[in-house]
Amino acid sequence: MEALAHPRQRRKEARPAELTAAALELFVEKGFAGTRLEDVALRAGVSKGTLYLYFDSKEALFKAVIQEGIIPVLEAGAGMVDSFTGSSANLLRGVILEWWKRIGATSLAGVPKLMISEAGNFPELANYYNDTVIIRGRELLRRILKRGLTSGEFRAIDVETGIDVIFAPVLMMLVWRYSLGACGCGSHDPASYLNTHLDLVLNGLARERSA
Amino acid sequence: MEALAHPRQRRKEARPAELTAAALELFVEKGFAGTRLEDVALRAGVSKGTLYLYFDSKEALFKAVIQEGIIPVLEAGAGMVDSFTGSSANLLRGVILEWWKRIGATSLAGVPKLMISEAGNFPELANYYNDTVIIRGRELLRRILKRGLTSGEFRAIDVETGIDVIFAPVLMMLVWRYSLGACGCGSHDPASYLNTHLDLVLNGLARERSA
Amino acid sequence: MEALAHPRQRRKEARPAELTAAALELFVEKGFAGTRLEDVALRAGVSKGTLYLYFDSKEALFKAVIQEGIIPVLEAGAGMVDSFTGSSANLLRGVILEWWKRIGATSLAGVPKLMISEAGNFPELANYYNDTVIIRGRELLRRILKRGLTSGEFRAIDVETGIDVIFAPVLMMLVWRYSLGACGCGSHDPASYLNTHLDLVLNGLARERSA
Amino acid sequence: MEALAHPRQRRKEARPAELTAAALELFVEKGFAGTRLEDVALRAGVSKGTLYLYFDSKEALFKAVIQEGIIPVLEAGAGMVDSFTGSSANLLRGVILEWWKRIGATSLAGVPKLMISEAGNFPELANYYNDTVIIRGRELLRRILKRGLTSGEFRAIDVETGIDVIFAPVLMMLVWRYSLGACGCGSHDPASYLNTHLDLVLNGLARERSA
DNA sequence: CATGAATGAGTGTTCATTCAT
DNA sequence: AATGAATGAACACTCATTCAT
Repeated sequence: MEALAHPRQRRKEARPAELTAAALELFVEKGFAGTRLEDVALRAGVSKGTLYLYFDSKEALFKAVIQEGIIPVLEAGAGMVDSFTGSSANLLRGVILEWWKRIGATSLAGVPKLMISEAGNFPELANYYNDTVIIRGRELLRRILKRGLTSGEFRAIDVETGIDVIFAPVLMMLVWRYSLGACGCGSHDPASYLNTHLDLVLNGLARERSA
Repeated sequence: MEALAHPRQRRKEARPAELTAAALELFVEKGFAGTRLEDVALRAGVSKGTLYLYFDSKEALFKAVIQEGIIPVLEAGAGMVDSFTGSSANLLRGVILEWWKRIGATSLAGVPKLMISEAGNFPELANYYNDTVIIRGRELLRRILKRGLTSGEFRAIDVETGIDVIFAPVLMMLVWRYSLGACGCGSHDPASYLNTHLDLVLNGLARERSA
Repeated sequence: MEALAHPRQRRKEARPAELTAAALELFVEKGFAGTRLEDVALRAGVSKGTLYLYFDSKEALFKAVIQEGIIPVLEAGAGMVDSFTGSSANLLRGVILEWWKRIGATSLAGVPKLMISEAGNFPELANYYNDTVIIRGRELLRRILKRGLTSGEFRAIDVETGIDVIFAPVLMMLVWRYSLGACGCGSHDPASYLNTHLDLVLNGLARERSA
Repeated sequence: MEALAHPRQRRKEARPAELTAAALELFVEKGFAGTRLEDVALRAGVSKGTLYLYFDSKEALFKAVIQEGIIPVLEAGAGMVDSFTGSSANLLRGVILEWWKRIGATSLAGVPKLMISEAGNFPELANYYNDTVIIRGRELLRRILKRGLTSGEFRAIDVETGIDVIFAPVLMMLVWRYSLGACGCGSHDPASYLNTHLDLVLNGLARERSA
């Protein structure tokens, strides 16, 4: 229709996303310094020069990859905590599973491992990521834990360290998938893994033994 | 005595370790491709050429860094499991705290983060690391979990996924320290973090509520 | 009339001249290799592709710039020499001032500096320029000097070197204007400069002291 | 002797000068943008990478070429004016011929043409060149002209424009040699050219007809 | 053993040129 | 005729590796 009438135009709008998608894959796999722009271009089906029509430099491309991978992250989650009426255990379970559906099971899954691997080379970007993603994510979990503590549903634990302890296995699943997990080293079915994690954590948190 | 008698000799024998130590720091910080051998040499206080007296290539240096980082902690752990007579909860706690003392709190702490970041570029080395470290580490935890299950101390959980879920927060603490944690993004005191983790996990595992 | 009736047509015919004018400015300022065709197009208010509708290549554009800059000033000068009836001093003064009016004070002034800067990269074009402009310009001055020598108005000097010595300051004024003069380095008012030059040269040439 | 004992050392000290010499030739011939660093290296008999052991960038090399070409310029001249006891005409002749011997007839001869061609691309360097070379050179000629005016040897002329008018032919000879003169277009024997120039100028300046 | 000057293959980046629209 | 997205050859610059000293 409209789109087919202007394939060149449609292409031009889609290009940046195609390029960052290709770049994300290669950055995750080989690291920033180990990725050749020619390979990024090749994977996106364009020539090396075309990259520079959309990104000023390799570094600009990297930043775009991270920032584009961040925006959708922010939309998820916060609303859920506000409106949830069930138990805090179910809220925690829901938020983690939602995060999995929106991040872990999508093409954005590689972003956290990428940011972790390259933080040392891009400290300002790491700070931006921290401010934009990490602090807000921690705040989400903090509210959930405090909700459960206030209601008496959860045992008394240290909230601040608890936040990171609880999220670590979820994050590690992604990190693993794109590192040793991609090298034939054993990794698990995400559903079972998350199941076990939630089972352990929710039992660990619960004041009363759950069913 | 011997050492003081032949300081030149001692230096010569210590060189490879000084070089891999310098290399480890930089590889962890900047990644393999992002690290310049000149910087490694500089940090070790030798010239660029000297590196090649001890390592055939940058890749050989990387492999040495990883392999040197695989020390026989696992043997110590295995012995502990064999001989331990207390509760499985205390065994798990002991093994994790021991790992922390022998790896997490030493200069070897960067190795797991490095292997995770570079696995994609060194698949054979990743496999070697998997066989030497990961599989054996998992076996250690597997024995502990099965011990607790057999004795009835632990609730029925899926052992295989449980192993990784339980170890993930410990690993993530290291990964974090050398990535975003090094960029001014908030990270925790290891002791408190491990405390919370063990508190949650052991409560999550326990059939009976612990004290 | 014709022009106003077909503005599109007029534009089309004016394009090449607009393009070479823009190109001349940039070539003079940045040199041939240092000039980007995109900037030429931008300055002429067209797109990069449009350049190629009028010129086959960057080199063709350069040649057009030079050739277009070679206007029939020399014919006018030659006619002046043929028909002049006053003193040879006044003829020399008249020819140089005419050259100034027709070249030095117009948009063509950059051409000599450009040809001088790029002769090494375009030897055939330099030869063409030599044949078309330099040799004929020298011939003009040669005739004037010989006229003054024959009539006894000028002292005996070496004609061949005298030609170039006499024209050098005029040429240098242009060269300077488009190089260091454009960088805030001091340069003179052309009229005073030419005045001093003619004063010196004509006094230097004159057998008798002039008034 | 010493030198032959440390050929590597001697080479290292000589390298920068060898490189700037090669670069000067090519910059003069092809311009800054048109010169490939590989060709500079080739002409100096080294590899591309070696250039970067001595100069940070192409631009740094360019600046070194100009600045190295400046230092010897400054040494010449000034002392001569202070101590000269003969006529101002002979002083002017002496200074110009000295300039020729020290610059025009040496490997530095290409520097002025280079600076003229590239001033537009390196405005700060042009300003430095102006401050360091041009202003001081003009001051030299200014003192000579004023000396002749004060003594009554020279006719009244405008000193400021006279300075540049008088030096223009000398400068143009160099410029010409490295542009059209190098393309088979006619150029003159420097000695004859300078002779004619001095003959014309000194006669143009003299109040009394010289012998 | 140790050095660091030298190398050259490799990669990021630019830009003249093409061509589908 | 005019556009500007796309191309790819060319070049500046880096850095692992070598080797004469």
